[in-house]
Amino acid sequence: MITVDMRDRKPIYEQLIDNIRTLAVGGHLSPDEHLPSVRQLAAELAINPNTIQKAYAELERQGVIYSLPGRGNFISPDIGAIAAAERRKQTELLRASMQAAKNGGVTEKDALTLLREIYGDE
Amino acid sequence: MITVDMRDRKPIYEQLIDNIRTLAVGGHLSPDEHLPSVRQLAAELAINPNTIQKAYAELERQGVIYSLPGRGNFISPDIGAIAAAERRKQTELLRASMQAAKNGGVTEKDALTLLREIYGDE
DNA sequence: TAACTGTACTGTTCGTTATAGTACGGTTAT
DNA sequence: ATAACCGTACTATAACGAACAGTACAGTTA
Repeated sequence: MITVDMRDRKPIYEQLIDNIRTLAVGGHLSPDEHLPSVRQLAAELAINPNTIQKAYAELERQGVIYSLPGRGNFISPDIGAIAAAERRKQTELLRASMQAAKNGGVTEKDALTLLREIYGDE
Repeated sequence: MITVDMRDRKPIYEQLIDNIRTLAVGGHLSPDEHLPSVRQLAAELAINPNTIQKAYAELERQGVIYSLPGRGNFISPDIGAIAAAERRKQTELLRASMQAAKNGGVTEKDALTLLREIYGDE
């Protein structure tokens, strides 16, 4: 489900970009799946159509979706490359976060415990 | 050294807050150490004194520094509690980052490798 | 043809950040 | 005491990005 949080400091259009890309990479949105129209999604989320348009345009630039004028916006058929890019991006963010945590006094042991907690220990 | 990156999306006063708190918690600034005056630091970094003042005010609110009107701003003598708070904060940020990484397709194995890389394997 | 769709504009509002300038009282060394 | 610092508190303004409002036009489809 596509959602936005008005209280979040992150701009709405960026939330939409990350949200949809995460859904696409996670398989919750299938290749060639028809996304809500600009006006429909704007109505559902009670935000301006221009904001949706801005997010869709950036997602197309990133190759996550493609648009057929007059028809709509669709999830890109080749999710593989997108998933790889997402993985690289998240890896770099994680690296930065780990470095900050280390500088902030978080021990390797605690970080390891956290990692096990997130990934489960089955 | 206190620095500022004008190209960063993060506001200058927030950079200063994080920067100084990191230096304090990391022991690079000693308890009761005299910080640069508002006007002096503003001149050094070529930014407005009001921006420094805003950062100092927030740091005092957080208990990282204390101010003596007419004398200056000083690092708080009890860094212990501040370090603990910093550790908690960084732990939560790391947790969120790990969760995002997992959702983004980063494997536990890769995350573990990254962790070892950051903390060193001696 | 009517009702959708994406797209492209212009213009406006709003909040945050940062700046500029001024002012006042406390501290310190000369 | 007086000058030169210091923190602090204002007001006003400029700049920027985000979001909104409104309009318009061309492609698609039932």
